[in-house]
Amino acid sequence: MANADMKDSLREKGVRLTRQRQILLDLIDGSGKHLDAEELFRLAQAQDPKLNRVTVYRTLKMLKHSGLVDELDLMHYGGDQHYYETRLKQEHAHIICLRCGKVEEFFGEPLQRLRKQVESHFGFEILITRTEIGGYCSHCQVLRAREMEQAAEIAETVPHTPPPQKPAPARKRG
Amino acid sequence: MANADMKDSLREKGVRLTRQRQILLDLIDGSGKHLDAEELFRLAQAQDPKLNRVTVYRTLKMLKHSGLVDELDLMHYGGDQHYYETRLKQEHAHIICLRCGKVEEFFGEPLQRLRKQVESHFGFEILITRTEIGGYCSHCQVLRAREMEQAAEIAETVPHTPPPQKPAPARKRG
DNA sequence: GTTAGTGCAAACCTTTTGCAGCTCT
DNA sequence: AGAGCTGCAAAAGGTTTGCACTAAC
Repeated sequence: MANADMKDSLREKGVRLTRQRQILLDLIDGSGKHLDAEELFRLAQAQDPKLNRVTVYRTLKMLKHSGLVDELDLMHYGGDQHYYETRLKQEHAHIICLRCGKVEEFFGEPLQRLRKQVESHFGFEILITRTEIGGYCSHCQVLRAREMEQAAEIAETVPHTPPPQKPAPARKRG
Repeated sequence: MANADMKDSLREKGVRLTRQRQILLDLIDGSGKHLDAEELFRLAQAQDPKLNRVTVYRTLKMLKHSGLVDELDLMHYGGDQHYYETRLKQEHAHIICLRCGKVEEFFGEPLQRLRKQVESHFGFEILITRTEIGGYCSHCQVLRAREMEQAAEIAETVPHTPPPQKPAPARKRG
């Protein structure tokens, strides 16, 4: 189990490994995707219905400050909440499709290069980095082109019709 | 006046250049720093006391969707709000000192390199990029070292004293 | 004159806090 | 046993929305 590292690290710091934290750690580490607090809460509650949302937030904050998880925004595609991932992987950029929401990860030398240059250039001690890139994935580029064509056709036929809205992202607020 | 570009761009899109928007555009473009909605609102209100906070948010959203401004988080150093800057400058990374809050900008080839690699690697069409780096600036590295020494001394003299808190960042919420 | 944009109030979502009680170590 | 952690309720911060009115084009 990969998050044994996390648990050891926490124990060393004298942080108590409560039942709730074990559940949350397992979920953060185990789920293949980037979870936000609410989703993490829902998943955790499935295992322990009494587990409170506040505990999720407190645990995430603690993990963030311990340097065990990174906080992402994913270009706010899904709303203003934050997403979390363990720091086990090598540094990487997140590539977010603003049409379908798919997230890719990019590991490549420009990132290390950037890091080194910033360190030497400013004498800066880097603790966290976050690189997020928003745009259209190859799949959605095609679909968008089609949408644009259709919009043009409609505009020819029925003048003064507003252009089609982009599909509403999965946010609860709007 | 640099934001003439912005104004032209908006006019072309058929966006109305209201008095409020002119004030906000001038501020976003003119102020040397990264403003958040609240600060922008305060500055704007100084020029027009009736200008409403909601208008600030609506204008920022409009500018963001028009691709005229970029939205930053600056690693949430100052809180969970967003910061804004015009897109006039070349693409750059933001380097945020997590101790003093100073923000540096880094323009360098790794950024273009990253962009190209992501485009070719994923066939991705990039619309926005955001690179933020958090850590300690050269100045604060020294200060932190001193703080750590002092903390160690205190720990020797008065055991079980908690280590000194990092100076509270300028957030209103906490 | 239209229609987009504004102000106001009220809502909304996400996150934090205070405090009493519980539970890891 | 006792500090650290949790749950609950309530609040806060930041942002959005509905609607009637106003002003840019």
